[in-house]
Amino acid sequence: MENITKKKVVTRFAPSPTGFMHVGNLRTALYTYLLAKKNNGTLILRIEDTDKEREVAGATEHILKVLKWIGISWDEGPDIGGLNAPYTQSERLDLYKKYAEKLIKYGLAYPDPYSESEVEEFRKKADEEKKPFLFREHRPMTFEKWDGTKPLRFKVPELKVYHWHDLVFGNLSAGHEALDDFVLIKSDGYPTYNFCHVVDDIEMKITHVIRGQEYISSIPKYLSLYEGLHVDPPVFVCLPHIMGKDGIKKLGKRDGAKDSLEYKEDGYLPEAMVNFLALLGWHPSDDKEIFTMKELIEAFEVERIQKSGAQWNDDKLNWINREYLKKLPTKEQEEYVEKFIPRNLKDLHEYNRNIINKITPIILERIKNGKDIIEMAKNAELTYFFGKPNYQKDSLFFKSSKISQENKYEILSSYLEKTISLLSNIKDSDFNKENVKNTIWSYSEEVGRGDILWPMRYALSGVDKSPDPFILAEILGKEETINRLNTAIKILKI
RNA sequence: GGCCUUAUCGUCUAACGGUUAGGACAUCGGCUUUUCAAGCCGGUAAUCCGGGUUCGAUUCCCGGUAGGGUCACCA
Repeated sequence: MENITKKKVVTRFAPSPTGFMHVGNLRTALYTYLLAKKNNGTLILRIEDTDKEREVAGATEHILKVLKWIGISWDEGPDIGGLNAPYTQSERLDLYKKYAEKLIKYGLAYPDPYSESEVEEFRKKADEEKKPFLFREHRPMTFEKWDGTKPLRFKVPELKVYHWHDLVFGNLSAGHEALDDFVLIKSDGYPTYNFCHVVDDIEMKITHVIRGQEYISSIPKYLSLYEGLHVDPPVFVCLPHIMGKDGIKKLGKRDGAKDSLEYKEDGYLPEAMVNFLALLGWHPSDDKEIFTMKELIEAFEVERIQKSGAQWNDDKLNWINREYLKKLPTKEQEEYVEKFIPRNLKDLHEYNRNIINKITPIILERIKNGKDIIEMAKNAELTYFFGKPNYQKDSLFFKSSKISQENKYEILSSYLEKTISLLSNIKDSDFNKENVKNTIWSYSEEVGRGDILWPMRYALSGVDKSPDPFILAEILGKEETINRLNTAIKILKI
């Protein structure tokens, strides 16, 4: 904590390009960003690409894309450079080698004399005995010279119980079992994460290391490495996991954690995502729920991050997304809706070029995300805006009625005719929902609201569920409204 | 199995050791609307268990229980 106030905060987000970036990583990035910004600090983006086998082409670009989408910016990174360049670990191999040699000189690193299968045997045996596997129990008495063909291992300088302070989890400690002779440099010449992230954090003068809580049990290893290197460790900040929807397992790629960009494609606004992610494991000192990034930076306190894992909650995300959708400027709302209206509907569009702008408000009332628009389209809840409704004579008019069975079609026809004549009196330019309602209202009261309003609504939409007939009439316009009413009458008379 | 760690409504969470345990999402009900949605109003719903410490524990301590993490030439 002292470090926050005394030293300029330098922190980093350090993903591995091993696939898409899921929302768990994204939250880590967000909290890292917030911590940096809150303290007027520096955020470094570092690409940890030392596992050449798992590396996925294009993953780095993908990560950058996700971060930019969400509105996270960094002060130094592979794309923009900086004082500590390069920011991709595979370009920093000489540095790790230098540190490795230093450790060899101190007598704290040695080549692993065993073959992979031999180590595998040790591990299996430990497993059978239900004991933790500790390589140091197999440490050779004398160290060979390292020729780079064998993995280089760290020799734990001193077996002791480490105590440290985590900004989220508080005072932590670990037993001797947490300490082991881990691999520094693999036989392919690349360093392990355990080693090179420490080297980079030292070289880049990182003051705060933020990462998931799965690293807690490894921290004693890092502490022993810092000690071996005679460097003070940074402040550690471990984040609780995001749990899957079942609330049991941590959210990971294997358990179906989604690519962050999928949320973008599904129509979640970046602001909503930021807001949701921020609240998933962190809480302000008051009950505020909706935050802009700026407000988040203002309010963010690491101390208020939760210790226990939070379950992913689509309902809440949807709610937040809706809140942001409602606040969007009209122009952007229209673009949003337009984007999700399926092609086939746009192609049907016959009578009004500006239809999307007109239906935007009523669509926004009914959706939580872009997927919902696609869903509505699938359920024909939108079709009638773009093409002629497909009437079902027998399904609809029945619903209205207290009208006697024998001549109900005739009666309904007369109602519709009267409706048309009333609407015809409205001037084209005044044909809006208020005027339509005012014109029809007293008549509908007289006859029975349902008997007038229901058939009218159905005549305009052709479906059971739709917005009210007044707004429908406004959107369709006078001509089309009367057209459709006439069509309905024709059908009734068949 | 060892080590580490966590525990408040279904979910996310708030609460200097003293509150009718608060808010939000979800859910349920009402109003509105003869459809759907939205909106407004209201309701149901929680301190894991057992011991301490204390005049008083959600809060502090210990033990249990349950959950999570980790024990790689992955990060």
